[in-house]
Amino acid sequence: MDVGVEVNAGVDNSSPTPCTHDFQVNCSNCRLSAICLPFSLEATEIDELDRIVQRSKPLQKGQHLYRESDDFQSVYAVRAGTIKAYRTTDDGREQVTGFYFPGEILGMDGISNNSHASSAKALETASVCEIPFSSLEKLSAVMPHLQRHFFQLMSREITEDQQLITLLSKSSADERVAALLLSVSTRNARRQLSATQFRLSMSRVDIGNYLGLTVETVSRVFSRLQKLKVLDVENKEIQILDIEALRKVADAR
Amino acid sequence: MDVGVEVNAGVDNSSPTPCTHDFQVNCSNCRLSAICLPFSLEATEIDELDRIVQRSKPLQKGQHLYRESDDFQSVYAVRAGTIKAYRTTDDGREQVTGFYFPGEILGMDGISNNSHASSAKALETASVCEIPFSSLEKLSAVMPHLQRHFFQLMSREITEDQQLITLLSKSSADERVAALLLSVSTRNARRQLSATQFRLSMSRVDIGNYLGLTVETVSRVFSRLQKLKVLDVENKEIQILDIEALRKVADAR
DNA sequence: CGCTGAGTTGATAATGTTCAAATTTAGTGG
DNA sequence: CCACTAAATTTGAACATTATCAACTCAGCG
Repeated sequence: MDVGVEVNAGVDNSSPTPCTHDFQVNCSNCRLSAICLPFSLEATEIDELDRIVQRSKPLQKGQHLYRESDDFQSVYAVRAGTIKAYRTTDDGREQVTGFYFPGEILGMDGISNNSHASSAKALETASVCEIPFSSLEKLSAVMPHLQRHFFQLMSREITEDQQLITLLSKSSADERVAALLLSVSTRNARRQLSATQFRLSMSRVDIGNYLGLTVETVSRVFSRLQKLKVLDVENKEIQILDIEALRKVADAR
Repeated sequence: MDVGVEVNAGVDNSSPTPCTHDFQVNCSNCRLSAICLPFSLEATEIDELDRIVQRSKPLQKGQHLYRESDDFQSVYAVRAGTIKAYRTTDDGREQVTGFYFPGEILGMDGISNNSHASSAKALETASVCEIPFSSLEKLSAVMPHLQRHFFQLMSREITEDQQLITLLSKSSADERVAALLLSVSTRNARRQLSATQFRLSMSRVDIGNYLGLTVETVSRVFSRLQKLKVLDVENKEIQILDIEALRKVADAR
């Protein structure tokens, strides 16, 4: 019963999915459970977790899950599609703080102030599981595995932010783009998808706003890597032709 | 009974403190408790927390608290001095991920992998409280306030990393340096220290490695801000002459 | 089939890096 | 306390990378 899960993960997601309104999905039968919040929980625990998870209807492309400074109530697990988290700077520019794929959790930056520190918007039709934080807290207190795992998820968010910090601080445009592509590749593989061929759900502008580069620079890097036969780029469709070369580009110097 | 707390916070910390080995400090009488881990806990809860906290002898300047890939056992609260957290890139360069002042918690990036994702080193004589994570987890399960507060601390770490990401991605050298100075200023004020006059415990190289700039650029920014009468810079001793102007520099554009 | 927004490409400019050297500060041993 | 040395900081000049501005191309869509 994987209907509704990763509906948009394939190569062809140009048309909105029929949306079967299959909300029967639960954590036990979700094939993302191994990489999502239920990871490391036992069957009975998963059922308990399942009781607090809320599944709502899909988000349309461009729709917001929450906005900066909204009251914080829940964290979210992506079930299908891609969510972009971003902040808007004083002068109106956008800093993308992360792209979230199925099985990944977002919204944890809202805990500290009880208000979201970033906005979250669907880059394509997407569905998410909402996990009310107060329920999660209560459940964590009685489920050590869950508490541990959630601490780990937050910690991972920290280490990933630190990686991005390092990338922005020390790497050239080529290195940044290569690192992003490798990250997408790795995360695809975790979900049993191709590590070498995929469709980027984000625009070049989004990539630039994530990597601290202008669209033009991002575009030039793609062209360059294409010319070097490291990638085959056809609009958003990416094929990694030489992953070793891409790794070399990613940590040149 | 504040002996041993913030011993090095004053203007003159040129000679190592006598180190009275006063480890009698506990959370209840620590004047940092209002901004540190005990925040929001009740007296009896603070006593319980106190029982798991380990206080050891001070770190000398340059000494490591932990190193990247060390086994993760504990998080640490800074009691006195400054701790620099940093990662070393493949090519040997250093990315500073944070400076930690008294009352601040570090080491949370180690939770996700059970090994530290960064190294931590004392920038001056420093002392820390060690909080074994497994004890903290157990205590959190029975003290909702503590669990909540620790989630919030981790979340704050995330939002602060996101701010740094934005700074690195969107800001000029002047803006970055100004933002750092304002951050130091604010955090000093939180500890009842001067918001306008302080000694920077970190070197220009450290600042550069934090802000993604070379030493030369950092130095030039200091000179420029000095010439503009925004700062008075005398080596590590900084006086903010015009904090409004500094704020304008920090969010120019 | 033309329109619109996304993406690409080129030329020029700006910001910060790199390399080199001078200068100041901090530490060490007599 | 002073002389000496190493380390940190500052300053200058040339260079490199990426941003900016502008024009063009392409894909998708009514």
